[in-house]
Amino acid sequence: MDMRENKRDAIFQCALELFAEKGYDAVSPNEIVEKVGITKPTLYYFFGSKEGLFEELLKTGYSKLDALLTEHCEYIPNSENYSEDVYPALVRVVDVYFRFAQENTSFYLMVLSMGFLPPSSKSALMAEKYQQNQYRILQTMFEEISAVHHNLKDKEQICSWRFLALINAQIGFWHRGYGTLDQSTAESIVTGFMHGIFS
Amino acid sequence: MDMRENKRDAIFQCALELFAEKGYDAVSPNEIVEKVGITKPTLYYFFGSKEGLFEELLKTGYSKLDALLTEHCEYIPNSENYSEDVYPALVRVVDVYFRFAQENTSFYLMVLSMGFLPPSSKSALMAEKYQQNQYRILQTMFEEISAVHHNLKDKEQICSWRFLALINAQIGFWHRGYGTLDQSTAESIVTGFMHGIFS
DNA sequence: TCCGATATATACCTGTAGGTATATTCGTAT
DNA sequence: ATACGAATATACCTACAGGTATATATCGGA
Repeated sequence: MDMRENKRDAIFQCALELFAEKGYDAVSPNEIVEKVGITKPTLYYFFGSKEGLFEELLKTGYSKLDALLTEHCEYIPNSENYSEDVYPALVRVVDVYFRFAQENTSFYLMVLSMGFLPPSSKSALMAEKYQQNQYRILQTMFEEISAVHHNLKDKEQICSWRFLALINAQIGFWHRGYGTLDQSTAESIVTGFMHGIFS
Repeated sequence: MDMRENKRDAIFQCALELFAEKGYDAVSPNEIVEKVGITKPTLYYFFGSKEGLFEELLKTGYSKLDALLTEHCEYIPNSENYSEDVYPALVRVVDVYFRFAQENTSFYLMVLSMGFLPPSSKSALMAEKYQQNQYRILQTMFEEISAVHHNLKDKEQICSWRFLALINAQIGFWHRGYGTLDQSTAESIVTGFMHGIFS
């Protein structure tokens, strides 16, 4: 009935795959419309510009991820068992990322590729605010943790930074076919993060 | 006297800065020659193509880094003091990266930005073999370690992957103005890597 | 002093990125 | 049946990427 949403979604999906595979700069509108099987004015009718399309992709994907994170990144202190309360919280976070990366692979790979992009490249500039929000959410959780575990005091920022680096490293590793994104991997990352490689 | 090397080097340096700042795809030959203050045929006289120029940049930079790593990434078992022998080796590695990143900032930022680039983008393809060599060097070191510390057995690859992820995270952090690349940071990374965040 | 190699500029070319002006068709409300 | 807006196509545009054909300038050596 409503062809409109179909076409829009098709463009959305194809563009996402292309951006993830080759990077924003390397994909032309021509390429996208060819893959979808439409013509350029249709793309521009729905999204206004290549940039607009990209912005929509970012907004949609990140709002999904942010919602999941906000929902699951809550640290509930367990004062009776200090060594057990941080662990499950962190595992939950890793789980969220792993699941999200598996269910939205193209989007997450696109995001990963922008994480270390030169800061002044166009796509990096557009993605910046979303990425910062990611760190904010994690950092908030580490602040909740350090309120209880005082030896993390003043390390909240670097903790969130390194923690996400480890998560993303694993996702990259997985994508190259070297590892998995299952529960036990999530646990091993958190264990390593909390207690070191020899643990 | 020999104007030749001067011009060549000037092109080299300017291109490096531009690539680091905006990414390979986003920099045009026109932009480079304008920055150097020459004309296109000069660039093409020396480097043949944009790709050739990029390849030269990669080769030169990585061969420098590889030499440093190979030289410093040697693990010398200290059977008398097991808990002390890994630590200095890892710190030396972090030191190498930190120093290199500080002395060759443009190059290393360029490299970082390619680490998670979509695998089929042109620049990622060109950089791939060099990056793999990086991992090989680190992995070899972790294999030497695990020959002594058997609880690392079969974790050599993931160790090198995660270790480098942490190092690069710190370098990215530093570049955004949040942290330093000094000795004590290097030590804190290694301590965290070996014994966890609470250590 | 004139030659040949090295180095540099002028002016050009082809292809494609990113986008638009102008029809035309389709779906549905009347 | 028809009128109106939403959706789509044809054909076009401008700018610039990436590169080259050709001519000239420079310089050390015979």
